[in-house]
Amino acid sequence: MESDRNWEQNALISELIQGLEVARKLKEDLSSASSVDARDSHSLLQRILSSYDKALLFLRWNESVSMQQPTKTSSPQSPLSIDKTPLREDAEEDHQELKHNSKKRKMMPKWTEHIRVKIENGVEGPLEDGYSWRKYGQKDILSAKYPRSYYRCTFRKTKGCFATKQVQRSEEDHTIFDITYRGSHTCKRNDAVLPPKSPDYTQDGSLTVKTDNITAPSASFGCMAQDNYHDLFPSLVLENDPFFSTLSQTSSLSANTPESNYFVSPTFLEHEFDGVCNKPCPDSELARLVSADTSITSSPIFDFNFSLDAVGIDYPNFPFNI
DNA sequence: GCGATTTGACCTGG
DNA sequence: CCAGGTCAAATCGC
Repeated sequence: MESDRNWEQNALISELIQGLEVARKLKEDLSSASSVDARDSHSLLQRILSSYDKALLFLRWNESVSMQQPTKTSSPQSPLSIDKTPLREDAEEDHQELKHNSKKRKMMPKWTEHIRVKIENGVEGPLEDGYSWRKYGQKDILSAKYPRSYYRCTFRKTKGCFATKQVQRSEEDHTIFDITYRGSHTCKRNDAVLPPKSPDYTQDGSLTVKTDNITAPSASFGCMAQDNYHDLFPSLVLENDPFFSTLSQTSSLSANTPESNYFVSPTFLEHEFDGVCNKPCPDSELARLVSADTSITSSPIFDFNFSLDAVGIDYPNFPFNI
């Protein structure tokens, strides 16, 4: 489907843009006379690598999918497409689809986030990322102390959104959750509830980003509200980005699962926001590492010995034809 | 009544 | 055969 390709391309582009933005920020930091915090630089580098990792994931995913498709004469069903067949056949098709699911699953872009939540009032905050997830399973994992929970997008059926995630509490530090995302959202995040505060919202509900030396909306795309984002890049959507989605976290989880009954503390939100928005991340006890899963692609090592100025990419005008 | 969660059963890949 | 992933009936909560 065309929209699938658009989505994949948009996701890819947004990751590349984010990487570029963060690289620029890093460059500014490095060239500024003020002392450069090594941790800041490290976190920026981490994010750059993460963005490019994810971009590569999307590219390789597209590659493998497109290599599979030409054999069929009838238009092949995209894993992201919405099934519009009548109910009875629905079940039939679902069953058929099930048989292919495992292979599709393998090809789905997949990345893992390690999220540390803060303990506050004896309650820990979690895992809301702005999307609406529905838990469909929980499993004790042999080598793991804590069970793994399986979530899929609430709009799987209504909007054909096949995003899923797995949530597992870290053994070493129970305040850390490993979240593995699979696939990405084809639904709109408008469906989710935006947090009331932090970061700043303007009256029309758009997001204002304050950074030290970059003014919105040219700050990292990870920080941009969807509205602003669309103003600049009407064709781009950042729905798939867990970084971005963190900004629109709702404040509670609903289930009785071991990792639920938690809430996002304001502190957590702020720190998360700082981390995303190129602000110097305070010596937070809150850290997030995002890494592309190496089961699909090996993590590339980039040589940053190039000048961004030399590259001279003006991204709004950058020819994004891939 | 409806949607979400729980949980045992089932399926699949290694 | 086993572990991980998913399904789906039962249950819960609003």
